[in-house]
Amino acid sequence: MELPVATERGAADELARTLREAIQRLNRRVRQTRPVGDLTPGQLSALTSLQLAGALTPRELADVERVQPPTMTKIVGKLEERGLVIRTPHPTDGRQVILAPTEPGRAVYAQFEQLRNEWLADQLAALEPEDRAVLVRAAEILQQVARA
Amino acid sequence: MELPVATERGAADELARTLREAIQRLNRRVRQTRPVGDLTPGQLSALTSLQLAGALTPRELADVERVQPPTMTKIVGKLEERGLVIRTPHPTDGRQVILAPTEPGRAVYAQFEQLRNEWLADQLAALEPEDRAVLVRAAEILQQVARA
DNA sequence: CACGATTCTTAGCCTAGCTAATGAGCTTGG
DNA sequence: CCAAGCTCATTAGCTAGGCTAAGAATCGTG
Repeated sequence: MELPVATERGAADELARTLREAIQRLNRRVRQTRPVGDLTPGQLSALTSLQLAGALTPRELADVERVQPPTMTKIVGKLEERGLVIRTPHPTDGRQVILAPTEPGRAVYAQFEQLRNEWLADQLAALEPEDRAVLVRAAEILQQVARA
Repeated sequence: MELPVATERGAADELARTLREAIQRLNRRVRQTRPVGDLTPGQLSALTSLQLAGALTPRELADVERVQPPTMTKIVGKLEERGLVIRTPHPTDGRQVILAPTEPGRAVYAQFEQLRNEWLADQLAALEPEDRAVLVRAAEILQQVARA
């Protein structure tokens, strides 16, 4: 009888190495597309999370961004200064605040999103259809893994 | 007659969106594994580049890390303080300096590498073999794209 | 209703990024 | 052959973004 656990583990280790390297490199390439309205990566990331969630409290946004609340206070402060985000009081809890992107904030996000996809989409368009099909399936699997 | 270019472009755009989202999330998860010898992400990244290249001048390392030379001076200074990197004079050009990881530097890199792979390998080991096979092929394609 | 918990912010510190400027050392054109 | 100009690394000084500690306001509960 074979040792499926052991061999699965070895395959997983090997795959983890190459996959992580590829992901890291890709991320660097994609992230170089930045200078949209002078926003820093941290500000863009926070704005993105806010855009995807619709509205969040500072605490929730800090959790999503894996950052401590005081750090998020600073970042949100910058975004608010630029009019990209608005703070409104929580309807029932006086301690809390609701953060939401403004209309300009949503526009900046959309512009950034498009720019950021451009390079990757160019690369993908140049692939063979079979390779793209593999990546379509892989993207689903990776989404699932990332959510775990 | 169909419009292969247009449809390929649409498929590539769609794929770019989901793939980038998955990659971004994965990268965040993987990057949370950090605290190896108190090194910050910037220090780890520089040490990794140095380890992969063997030896580089500060200028070269700054280029690889997509950072300005003064920034790299600071980071290398920290790594040198901890004995993870060594500066030696360039054999023929008195202006330049050669940076290389020390033995402890290589050890820290290896330890970090292993830690960083662990979480991802765990996730991958839990997948169905078919899914893992898809990712093996996808990793190759993504490596190729990242190098482009 | 008073006390503990939670939420956000402020204060103060460090790292990491930038540009501008400096000093040392190469390189080349007259 | 040497002076002018370039390149490399570093220093100085700024901003952003990360942290912990501590504070004020509010909530909730015993």
